[in-house]
Amino acid sequence: MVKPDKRDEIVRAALELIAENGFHGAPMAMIADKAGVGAGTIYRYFENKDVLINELYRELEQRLYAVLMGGYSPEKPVRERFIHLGTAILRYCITNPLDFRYLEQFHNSPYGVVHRRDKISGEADEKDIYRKLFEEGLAKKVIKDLPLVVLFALAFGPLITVARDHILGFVVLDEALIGQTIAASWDGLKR
Amino acid sequence: MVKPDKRDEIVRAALELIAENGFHGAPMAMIADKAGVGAGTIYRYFENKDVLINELYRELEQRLYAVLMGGYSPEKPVRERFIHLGTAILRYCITNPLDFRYLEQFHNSPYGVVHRRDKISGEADEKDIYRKLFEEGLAKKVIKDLPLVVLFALAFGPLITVARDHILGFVVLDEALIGQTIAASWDGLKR
DNA sequence: TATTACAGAATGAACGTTCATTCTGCGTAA
DNA sequence: TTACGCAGAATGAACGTTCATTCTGTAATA
Repeated sequence: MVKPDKRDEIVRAALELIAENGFHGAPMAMIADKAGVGAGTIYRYFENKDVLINELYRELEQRLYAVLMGGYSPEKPVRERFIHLGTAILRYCITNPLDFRYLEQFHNSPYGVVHRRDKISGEADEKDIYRKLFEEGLAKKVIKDLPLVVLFALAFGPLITVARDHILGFVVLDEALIGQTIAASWDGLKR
Repeated sequence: MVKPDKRDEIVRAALELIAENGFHGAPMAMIADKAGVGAGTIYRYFENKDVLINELYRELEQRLYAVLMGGYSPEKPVRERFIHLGTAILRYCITNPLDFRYLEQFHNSPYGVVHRRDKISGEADEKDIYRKLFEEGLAKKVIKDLPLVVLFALAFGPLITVARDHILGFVVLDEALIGQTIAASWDGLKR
């Protein structure tokens, strides 16, 4: 009954507008316009704006996870796996700038803080490959003996920053530079 | 006639509300309330909300700069100066969480992007100690031969991330951990 | 008295959401 | 085959709220 392509159009429009203008620069009326539907139609698919925002986040998270797992081999050395994941994540961010910008908006907002708190306090599920990788690195004494949260900061801090700078046009990340950046962030991590 | 302490109260209230709730969680009426002045009074001191936001940013930037320069000795080795600046910045962020949160809000908003673009395209002024430090490190071949923007990402990415996590309560940064974190981010930077 | 500072009410624009109505396509009856 | 009836999808004007900003009257100052 419900045509899924309308839902898709709404999600796509929301992604584009929110990524470019932030949550408050993307009124429902504008999202509806860009999606080519009436304002009320959105509410047939999403209970309210919050639900739309959270559902879109979950879709992006899944897409990113799928990309990360492509060609990932759990039996390889920790360093090699880190390089693989870092490269994948950085490449994904710069070839999908809208996704990246959306994820950033989300993380830098009350939505993201709540989401993160839930995640940290919970058990490591199957999808938490970074956490598992770092724990293994700690056990094998190949990375520094620091709290997980600090290791995350050392690993992701530079990647996120550099991805943002690329998208904003402050630097051009080619394959060589991507490799050097990830190698450098590994230097910060390794024991 | 114009009492400066009213201006100060407005600025203080704005800092607190914006740091805690974001720009959109800090209506002018609420700022006025918290400052103990009438809503209209704010407009005697600031032309509009944008001006208030930008002026507050500049004040914080200056305070931070003053802190960074305390005990800074340009003749010491690059590594030592980096550690000094990193420690100062991290300590400042976690002892002034409101300032830090405000600066983050600002940077992750259109205000920040504009500000940054202006800064990067401009000449390095006296206040750009990080830029000067990295350029010297490059010349002396003690840090990796990467674009300045990437070096910034390697240095600040982890610090900002870890400061945020501390303030949100995801980790407790004591002096030892601060030192280890900065040493680790230097490992990412050094050649 | 004249001028300035101020508080808070007033204003209008913008927003998320609702809802009475219209549209669409399919099942049924003739 | 055509005409009709109907369920539910879609619509967008309208509503109530919230916000930044302006206006107005009053108190303080000179």
